[in-house]
Amino acid sequence: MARRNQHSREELQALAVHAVRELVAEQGLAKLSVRKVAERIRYTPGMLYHVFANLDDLILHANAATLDALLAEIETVSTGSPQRVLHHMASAYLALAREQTALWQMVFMHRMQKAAPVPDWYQQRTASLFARVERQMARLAEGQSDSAIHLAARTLWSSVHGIAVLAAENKLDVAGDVDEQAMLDSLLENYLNSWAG
Amino acid sequence: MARRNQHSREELQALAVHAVRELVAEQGLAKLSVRKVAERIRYTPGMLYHVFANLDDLILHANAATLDALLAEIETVSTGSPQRVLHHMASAYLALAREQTALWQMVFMHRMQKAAPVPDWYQQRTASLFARVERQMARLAEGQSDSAIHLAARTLWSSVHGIAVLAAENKLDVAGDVDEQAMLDSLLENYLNSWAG
DNA sequence: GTTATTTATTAAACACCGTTGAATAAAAAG
DNA sequence: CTTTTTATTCAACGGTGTTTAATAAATAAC
Repeated sequence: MARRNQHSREELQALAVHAVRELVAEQGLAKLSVRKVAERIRYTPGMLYHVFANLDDLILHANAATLDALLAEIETVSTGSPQRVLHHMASAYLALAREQTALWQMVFMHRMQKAAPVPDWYQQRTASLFARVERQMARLAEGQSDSAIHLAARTLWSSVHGIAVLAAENKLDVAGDVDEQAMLDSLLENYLNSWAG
Repeated sequence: MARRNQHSREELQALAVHAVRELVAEQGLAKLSVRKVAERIRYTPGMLYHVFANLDDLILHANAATLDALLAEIETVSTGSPQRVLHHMASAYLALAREQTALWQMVFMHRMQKAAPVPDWYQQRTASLFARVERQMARLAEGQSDSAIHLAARTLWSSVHGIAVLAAENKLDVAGDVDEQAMLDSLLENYLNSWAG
């Protein structure tokens, strides 16, 4: 059996990305494999290498879809005080980590094998997320230098990320005696208040 | 060849743990394998399964050694203002992430495969690290409730962790246009000042 | 001091993995 | 109708973690 030609390159790509996200949501990143993806879309593993460079490339495409969903959610609130907008962004980030833990881990914790540079179409998405943080920090700043704003934005978002990491891990283990949302509130309240003066 | 009996169970354990830490420091966690560890200590892979339950168990033992080094470094400063002690702890945490990136990642980012509960002898070490943070936060608090102290300690340390994550990843990629130490300073300065009132 | 028993160690297998290249068969082109 | 292109598969390679039975050396028994 060869050359069925029932799916275009783009359809196949979308099919595979969808299968990856399903499999990871169902069984976790650790159990993902090229062979399972191929089986689910009813093709052979070799086929996937005509559409993607390798497994990491496929994962990168799947991650782009997750990032797009996050960015879309973040864009729903862009009015109001900087504190309010930042709080909404951070909450969306945390919600993803808590509710879609496996997909979140694939985006933010999976390390690529090959030292290939992250492609532009991917880097633009992460840059876009970060630019939004910086924009709100700039609104909050009172005559602070660009580099000070850059530093504060990066500090704040790394901290939010740290809280999300904890939330994702507690979701995998059983624990859960911490309220990550309260931690977010504490971080934003105290850090922003002090920084904005 | 069988039964050479030249190493006791404990010696073999130490030998393997040492080999794991060497291999990871040299080649990174991704390239670690049971077979490579066995080769380095001049035994067969099967032997390791008489001394450890599986690879994750071996990694857990190697991580304990890394945590012990971190705890020892952290204990060198316990006098002075809470700010000063916390700053030293956070800097030691960050320094490990920057200077021993692969070993740090194995401790804080490697996810275990089997859902086996983390053993007591390991959990005690992480709890010990965290108890020290809480102790300093308590010194800083002015009549705040235990739960408020608990929350603030967890918030602060998650944030420090987030900065360390960033530092570790920037070390692997080439970038490095952020000064993580400055981020730490910013976090501690602003968060603690606001929280302590 | 020889024999029997225990056990540390190995060798070999199993079932998986990502990836590659040659073979194949169907579609498209001539 | 024949030739060329190409989508797809098949089979292999070298790797992985892990388990099991065989082996040979150390120990125990007599």
